[in-house]
Amino acid sequence: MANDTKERILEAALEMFSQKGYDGTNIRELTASLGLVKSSMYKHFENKEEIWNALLDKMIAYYAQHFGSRENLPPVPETLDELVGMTMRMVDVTIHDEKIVMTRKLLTIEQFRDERARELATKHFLTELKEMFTYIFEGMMNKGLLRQDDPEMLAFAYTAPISSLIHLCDREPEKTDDALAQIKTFSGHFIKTYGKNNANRTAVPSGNE
Amino acid sequence: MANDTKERILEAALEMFSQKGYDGTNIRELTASLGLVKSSMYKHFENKEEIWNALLDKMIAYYAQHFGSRENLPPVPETLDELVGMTMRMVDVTIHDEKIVMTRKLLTIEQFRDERARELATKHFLTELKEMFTYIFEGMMNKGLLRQDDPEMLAFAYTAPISSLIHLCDREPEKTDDALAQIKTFSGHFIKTYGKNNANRTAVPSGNE
DNA sequence: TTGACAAGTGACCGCTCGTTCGCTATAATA
DNA sequence: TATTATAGCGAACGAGCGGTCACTTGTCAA
Repeated sequence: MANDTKERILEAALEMFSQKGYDGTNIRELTASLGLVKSSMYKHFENKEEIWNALLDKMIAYYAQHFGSRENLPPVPETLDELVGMTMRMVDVTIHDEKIVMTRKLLTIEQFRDERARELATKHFLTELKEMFTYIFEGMMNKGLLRQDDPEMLAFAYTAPISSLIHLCDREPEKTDDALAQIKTFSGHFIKTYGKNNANRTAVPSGNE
Repeated sequence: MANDTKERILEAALEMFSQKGYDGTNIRELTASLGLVKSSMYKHFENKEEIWNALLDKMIAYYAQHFGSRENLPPVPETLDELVGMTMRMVDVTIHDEKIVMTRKLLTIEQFRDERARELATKHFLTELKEMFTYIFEGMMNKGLLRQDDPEMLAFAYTAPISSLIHLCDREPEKTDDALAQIKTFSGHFIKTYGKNNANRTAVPSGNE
């Protein structure tokens, strides 16, 4: 009950900031969406900017927890088709989880105004996915699923187009279905280009390593 | 002399809007950067929003002129290395032309607030480059430079990673050199993957079609 | 029961915003 | 030369902003 309101203010701030931007958001409207009056906000935050900073702190902590350690990396796919499936599942989450969507929008529109937002934007939009798939592709090459190549280059070539379609979904949600189909097609094209065993992808059912 | 000031206001608006956003920009500061006082602005525009609309009109007209017709498409490269060279030249312009950079930033930060900005953003960040390279790759396949494949898929796979690095340069200009090197490496990797005549790329000096 | 504290309220403050308006200087037009 | 339109100026306006403060209410410990 104590810092529950504080948390709700942060949630409302994420929503409004991601839609109207920091400058376009006013505190009266923000607190009104929680059934409060603007002066109540100052019981929980010193001022508007402190909301912004707390929001960024939370985002940084969240991503340190989810992407910081190598422990919670996804399992390396056993087949090429499994790579497509895993990709689609990850994209589905990232597109439909509202908080993740709002975070992405927020970083997009505030990246030129705030330095920490800028850093986070690069991590999100570029580095993290790439590093993750660098690890995955390394594993898949060791398993003989992908042809030998620079795994980081492949990860970049794989994740950047997918990222661009995720951004498209943020911008024009009505194109989400189309974008998802494109991602699937692209992923399929990717494994046709870089995968081994093109002839019988779902073959070699079990047994050996 | 008459509408010269009007034009200068639009230039200053592009600069300030792209840095601070529409809401973060105030007219006093904008006009002061031109040595004017804020009330003078109203001799040229009805209000702040009309500046924004005029700016978007200009951008739409510019892109209709530069990308609308098929006439001013670049020539299809004659060799694979030429593709890399052409790419680097295009990227160089798009990264160092300040007006283009500011336009991209503006569309990035205002895409969720204004519908026309949203449409333009998709055109810029996704559609236009892809269509251009679809045409180029079609031509290169016909010339036997690229292996037969879906040219649109290849164009997407080629331009999306490059776009993502262009966005990186907008966000963190100090990484420009690094990004340019990455683009060159990526482009080289691309022609190694999809190009024919891998053994002697610069060979077949002349003569045949 | 009392005291202390946290949380919410509403009135208010100063400031900045976008915008208006009457004025002046300039330069082209008649 | 007289007239008129243009462009810039500076003072002023109302509205809305972020922020402050004295006050009330509810909760819980002493």
